[in-house]
Amino acid sequence: MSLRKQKTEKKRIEMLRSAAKIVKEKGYDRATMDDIAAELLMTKGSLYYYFDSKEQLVFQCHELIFNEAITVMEEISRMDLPARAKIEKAIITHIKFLINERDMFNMIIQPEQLFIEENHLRSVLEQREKITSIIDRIIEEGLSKGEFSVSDPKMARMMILGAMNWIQTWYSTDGKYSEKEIANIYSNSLIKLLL
Amino acid sequence: MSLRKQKTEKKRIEMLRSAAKIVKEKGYDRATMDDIAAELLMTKGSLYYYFDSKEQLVFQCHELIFNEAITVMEEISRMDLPARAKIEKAIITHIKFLINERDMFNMIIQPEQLFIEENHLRSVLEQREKITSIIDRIIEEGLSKGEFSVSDPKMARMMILGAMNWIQTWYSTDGKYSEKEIANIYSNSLIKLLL
Amino acid sequence: MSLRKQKTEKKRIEMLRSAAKIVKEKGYDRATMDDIAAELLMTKGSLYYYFDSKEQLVFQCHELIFNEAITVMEEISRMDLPARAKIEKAIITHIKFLINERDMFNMIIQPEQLFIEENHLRSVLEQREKITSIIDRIIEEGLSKGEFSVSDPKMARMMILGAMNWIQTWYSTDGKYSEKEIANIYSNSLIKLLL
Amino acid sequence: MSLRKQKTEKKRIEMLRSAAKIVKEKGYDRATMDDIAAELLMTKGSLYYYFDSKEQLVFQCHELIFNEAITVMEEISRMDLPARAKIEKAIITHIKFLINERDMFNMIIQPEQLFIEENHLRSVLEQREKITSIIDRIIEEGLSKGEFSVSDPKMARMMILGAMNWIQTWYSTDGKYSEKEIANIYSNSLIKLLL
DNA sequence: GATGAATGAGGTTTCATTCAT
DNA sequence: TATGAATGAAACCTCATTCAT
Repeated sequence: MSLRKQKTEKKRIEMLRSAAKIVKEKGYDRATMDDIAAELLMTKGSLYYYFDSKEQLVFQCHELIFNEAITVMEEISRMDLPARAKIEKAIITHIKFLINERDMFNMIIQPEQLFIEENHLRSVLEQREKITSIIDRIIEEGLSKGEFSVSDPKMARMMILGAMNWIQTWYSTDGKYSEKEIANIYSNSLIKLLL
Repeated sequence: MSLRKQKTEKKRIEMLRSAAKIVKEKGYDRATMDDIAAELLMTKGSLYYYFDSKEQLVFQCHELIFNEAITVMEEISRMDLPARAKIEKAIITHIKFLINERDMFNMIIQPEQLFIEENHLRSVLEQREKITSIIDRIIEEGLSKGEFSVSDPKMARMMILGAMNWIQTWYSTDGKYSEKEIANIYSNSLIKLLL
Repeated sequence: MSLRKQKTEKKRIEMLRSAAKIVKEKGYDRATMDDIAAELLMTKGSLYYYFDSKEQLVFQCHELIFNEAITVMEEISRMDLPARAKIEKAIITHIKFLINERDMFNMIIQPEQLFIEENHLRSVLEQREKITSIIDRIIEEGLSKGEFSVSDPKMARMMILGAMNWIQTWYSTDGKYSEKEIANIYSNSLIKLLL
Repeated sequence: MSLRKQKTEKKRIEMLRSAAKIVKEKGYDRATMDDIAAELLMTKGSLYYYFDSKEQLVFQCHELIFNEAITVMEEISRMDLPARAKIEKAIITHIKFLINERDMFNMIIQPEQLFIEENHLRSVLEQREKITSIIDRIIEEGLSKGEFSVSDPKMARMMILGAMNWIQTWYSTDGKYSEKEIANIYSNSLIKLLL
């Protein structure tokens, strides 16, 4: 990639981060393009030089962070480890993402409400499905190896994901626990839902 | 209450339910007063005879359903039962509300984003805090009676609430499990987080 | 039709006339909804209470005036008269419309450029085709009766329509000739293209 | 002219042609500088190296083609021929221009709407007036020589010009008649308006 | 009680134009 | 010469809210 393009790409990502921050704070509909541009010390018009629409901007936010999360999750699922170790790693990783990238993660809880363009919605749902299926695979693995014992694996997965994703709604940097502590507490506890 | 007033109150609640349905479907900002009025076979103007503003309308939705939920939760917490039985009852009750009143429950995940009028926001946060504290009290009870064993009770409560509230994002009436089955599976599983 | 509806309809037509006037003056793209609203001593918002979009507003202008023109033309074509008398009447009528309703007539010379919604474009083209085919029918009639003698009837029709429609580009109320005089001169002259 | 200047001039004309094409297709307001640049495989910024503004670009389009048309028309009017032969030549020439340069010709039917800069508008109107007056002169010539007989020469000229200019609205390269055939049919027919 | 009509503030988007490189 | 980037003015459109009837 040329230097010019690298610089542009870096800028694009910077813009996505700012957008995610504002959208996280105000919600998609209340975050105006002016707000996002102001955060970037830019004008609205410039934003549109990089992104075709507000929806597309937010879509790219989602894509950016989920692609990374999916990559890490897939690596974990391919490791040569017991299922219990894998699921613990997965939980810790997911929570780390959730917290460190909480602006982007949180942005879109109900994508059906947000994305009007069909491609966007489909892509977002696919990315979410990928994360889900990686967790499912690890659980299945644990079951077949006799490490886990759970009557309804999908439901267990739902509980685990739900418990984790809820962190978004209460986490704050000045809370009692660090990100690492939360991750540990959650992985130690949630594993019980599989045993 | 006079007959007249009862009738008016019934109508008010009917309006709140319709509003909640639309807001659930489209999200607060995308649901227009026209949409809500159309669902009620009314005109926008008439809505304003009953409610001062859109925010107030949604606020009353929230109040209606949470007041009911809080009442039931308080009854449970006052029952003469082991803590384990109480927490199971609480989980089952919460999930029932969550599912049966999912339009209203779901509406407001991030109240800070939604309510501009201070009274509204404070009241909503108080109602949520009430539910939270009832759960906390039951857990404390179980700990002091030696029924539960958990190193961080607040975190356990967070996981339980998170797992439950996440149900909103995937539940559908034509899914595999009935509301009652989900409630049972969840209460049977989530109790493990306290033992 | 109820009194209320009649009043509304009258208002709608008044709005269409004002819109046509502004669009005639400035052209579709340069005429803003603000301009049109100002002409009506209204606000932009009110315009949108009556019309869904600028395109739809202009479309309805076109429809209104062409429907009337088509009706009159059809009446003429059904009269029991020699073809020559019919075509003269048609020319005079067309020119009267052209001049009296010149705002609306003129508005849209290239509908393909203007109408994005398919329905609109189709409908507009159909209306234009109707006028065209009425003229064609009268010419065919004159040919079969031996009144006219022309080697290429379609081309003759094109010339006649073109000569007439061009009036829009130069007519002004304070010109040398009245509308009636122009109509007479044109009908007397253009008939030569068919003899 | 130096070789360098010739090359530059050739490029300028090429750019004008591309601009005219796009403006013909989309209309002045809908044709963006980006569209025109894309047609030229350039960027918007580069266009501004050659032209000060969009209006100026389009103005130069108009000037280019009309200057040529006027030159030819003047040559015809100076020929030593009967008026009838002259007017036929003029009609054929005008139609040829109209069709071959239809992108440019068509661009501006209502120059008052388009040109804001006074110089531009004046110049355009002058050019049009030149064409008009050449036609008028030929008609006067025919009248004084007794070749033509027409009660209102200006009106006849309007009809002839209108009939011709209307060709723009329906001509297409895959139509029934070639450019030459159309020119002949029109000149044969329209002459009747002067006899 | 109910409603049709009106409004104005504010949002997204477009685009001619400018300019540093 | 050429261009990527930036800008700001202005356009279309939405919608909560108000109000006379």
